Amino acid sequence: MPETALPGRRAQAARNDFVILDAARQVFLVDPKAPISHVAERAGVGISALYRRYPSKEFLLCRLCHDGLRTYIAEAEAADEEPDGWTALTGFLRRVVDADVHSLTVHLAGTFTPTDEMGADARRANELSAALFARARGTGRLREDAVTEDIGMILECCAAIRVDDPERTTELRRRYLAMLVEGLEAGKDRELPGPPPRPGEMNGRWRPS
Amino acid sequence: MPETALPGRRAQAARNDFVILDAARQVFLVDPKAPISHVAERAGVGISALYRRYPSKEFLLCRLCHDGLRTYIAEAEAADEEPDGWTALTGFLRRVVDADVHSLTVHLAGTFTPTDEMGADARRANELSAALFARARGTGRLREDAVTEDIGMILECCAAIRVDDPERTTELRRRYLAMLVEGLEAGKDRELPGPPPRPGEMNGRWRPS
DNA sequence: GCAGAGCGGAACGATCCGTTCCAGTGCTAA
DNA sequence: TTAGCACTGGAACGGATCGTTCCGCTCTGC
Repeated sequence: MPETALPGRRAQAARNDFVILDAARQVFLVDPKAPISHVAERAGVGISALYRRYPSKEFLLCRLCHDGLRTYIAEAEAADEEPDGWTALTGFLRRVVDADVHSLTVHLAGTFTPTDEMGADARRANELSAALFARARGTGRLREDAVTEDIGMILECCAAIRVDDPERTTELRRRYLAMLVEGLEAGKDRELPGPPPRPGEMNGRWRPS
Repeated sequence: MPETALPGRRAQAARNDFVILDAARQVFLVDPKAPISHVAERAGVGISALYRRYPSKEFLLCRLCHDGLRTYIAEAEAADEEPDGWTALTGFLRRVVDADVHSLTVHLAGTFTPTDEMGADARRANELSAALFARARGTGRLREDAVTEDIGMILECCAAIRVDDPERTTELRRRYLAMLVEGLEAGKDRELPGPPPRPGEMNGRWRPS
């Protein structure tokens, strides 16, 4: 390992713990079906180092996905502190988009069988989203025909934006999130076309693939 | 073949011409990396019927992609007839989204080496988009900080929406297209965050993968 | 100096997928 | 009627990919 000042195998191991998880996140964000060897390469690590930590690819994917879900929840809880309901919602959206959490939780789903804990967390995430949405509605700044499920769809739209440079990706996503949020805001009296998304409509992925 | 009233092998072949192309479009729209056997199954046809028409998977993909590009151009030309520049642009966007052309042209790119004719058509598509955008700008209904490249990005966002039912997919896409278009419209004096997309920025895919 | 934790990466076996091949089927023309 | 042929379904093949295992090595802590 061409690393700096390794005070021991333990330290290397501890570093790898982080490096591997981080590499996995980056790799699977770009391509959810990437081979596990790409993760090892990106981490600058052998495959053994990976299998020493996770018994299988599925476990790694599950871990990643669950982590993403937890960040989502954390951001939603943080948004609850924000006094204004509208900025709570829009700030939440922006932070979730910035954290690139949507791809991790949604696009990785179906590639493994979720644990019970994940199911519970997913439910909690939904509740928090709904609460956030309800608060925003209370401010009157939300258009009448918007629904809670729009949150997931908007995140989906933003996640679709991706260019090679990660920073640029974030910038561009913010741009289109801003457009979408303007469309979410009350103002013009036009109605959105078609029936709004229904609760489980985007969740076809959660069945075993 | 369990088909109705086949007046000959010729007729079956002619029917298959269409059926195969249609199946291919449906299959590759959902999963650009789908195996060719899925196309045959979806078409209710053997693999031979496929290889009789296209010398390889790459040719089929290329054909599909080019077809998509041509519809894009056709819609852009049709939009030119529309007298009002703003409805020309928004109508164009809606029809392209409805036709589900974006995934075909963009997400399939990179899976084959493009022909010269495709390159020319791609350039023409860009010119038409730019013209359409310029006309919309002329009406003053477009926000100041919008750029031509927003068109592609917006289409990308919409293409990300996909549920099992195709009709529902169209409905939902129209919903978020409507939101995005509201964000594209002049009105509130807020500026969009970050630098706008640059011309070739989203085209990393067009290099051989 | 030794036991073993941790590692890199080759090797293995399973699966997948593009393509080829061949036997069968029903027109069509003589 | 029948020979020839255009067309087909799907089995078979060969190469590639990828998850996982395994082995030999290094370095640490004692």
